[in-house]
Amino acid sequence: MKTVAELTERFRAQGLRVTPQRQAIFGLLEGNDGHPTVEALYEAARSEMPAISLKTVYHTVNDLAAMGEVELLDLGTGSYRVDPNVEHAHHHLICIVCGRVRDVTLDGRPPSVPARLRDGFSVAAVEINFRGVCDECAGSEESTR
Amino acid sequence: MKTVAELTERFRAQGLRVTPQRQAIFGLLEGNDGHPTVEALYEAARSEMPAISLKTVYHTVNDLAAMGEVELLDLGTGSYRVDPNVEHAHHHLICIVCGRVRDVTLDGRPPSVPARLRDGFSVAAVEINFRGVCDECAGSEESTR
DNA sequence: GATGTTATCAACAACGATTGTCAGTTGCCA
DNA sequence: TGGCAACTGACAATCGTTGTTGATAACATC
Repeated sequence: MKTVAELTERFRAQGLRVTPQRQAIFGLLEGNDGHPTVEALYEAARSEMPAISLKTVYHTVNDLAAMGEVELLDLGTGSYRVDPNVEHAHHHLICIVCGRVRDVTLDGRPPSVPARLRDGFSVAAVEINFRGVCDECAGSEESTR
Repeated sequence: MKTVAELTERFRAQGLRVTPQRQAIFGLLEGNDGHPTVEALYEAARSEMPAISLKTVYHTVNDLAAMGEVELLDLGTGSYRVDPNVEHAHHHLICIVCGRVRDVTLDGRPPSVPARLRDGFSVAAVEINFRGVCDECAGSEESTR
C-alpha cells in the first residue's frame, strides 16, 4: 500500500480529484493490515468526518481497486473486504465464526493444475483460502459451552 | 452425490418430507458434474414442473447442504453454485469471463500454513481456486478482437 | 487570485440474490 | 383414515452494492 501522498499523486495523474473524504480513506488504509469491510471503513471514516456517505467509500475503494492499489476480496463472508497488501503474493486465513481475515505467505511454491486436467483453461491466479477458527473465537466458544 | 432413492431415505430419516418437488431436484443433481447456480437448477426444475417456486429450490438445496450431501459454493460469481461432489476432495477452476466452474484434483499434498504463522488459528478446510479463462471464452474473445 | 469546466458528493431509490412471512396444502406416521 | 407438522408458493423484506440526480467543490487556465 502506498502512502497518502503517493496515492494523492496517482489519483491526480489519472485525472481523478483528491478530496478530503478520499484522503481520509487513504489514511485509514495506509499501514492497515486488517482486512476491513467497506462498512467498517465507512464507520471509521465517519468518526473523523461525520458527513461522509457510504457511497463515497465504495466509490473510492473501487477506484483504488481499478488502479491496482488495493484488492477487493469476496471471501464468502457476505461483503467485500479491502486488502491493501498488493505488493506481496499472499493467501488468507478466514475465521468462519467472526469473519476476520489474516494474511499468510506460503513456504514452497504454489500448487498448479495438472496438465492433463487443464484442458485449454489458462490459469491467471491461484487463490488459497484456509478456513477455520481463530484463537479468539476458539476461546469464547470454549467458555460458552 | 447419493442416488434419488438414498436421498429420499435420508430425508425421511431426518424427519423431513419428500415431495415431488424435492425428488425432481434430487434427480437434477444426481450425476450432475456441472456446478449449476440455484437459478439454473430452478429453470431446469421448471421445465418438468412449471409450478415450482424458486423458494422451494433454495430451501431444498439448503437442506441438502445442511446434511452434507452437497456443498454451496460462493466463488465470487454473484450467486451460489451447487456442488454435488462431496465424496472426493477437490478444488475449482473458475472462468472469470463466463463464471463456469470445473473440478480439479491436485497431485501432491495440499499446502499448509507454516506453524510460525498459525498463531492459534485451527484450519478446518483448505480451498484452492484457480481463476482464469476457459477454452471456450478464450476462443470467443479471440474472435471478437 | 478569479473563473469555468467537470468530477465528486450525498440523498434517494433501484438492483439482484437470498430469505422471512403466512395461509393453504400435503406427506407421513400412528 | 386422521391429524399434525412440514412443505409449498405468492408476496414482500432484507442485505450489500450501484445507478441517478442536483448541488458542490477541486483543478487548470487565465
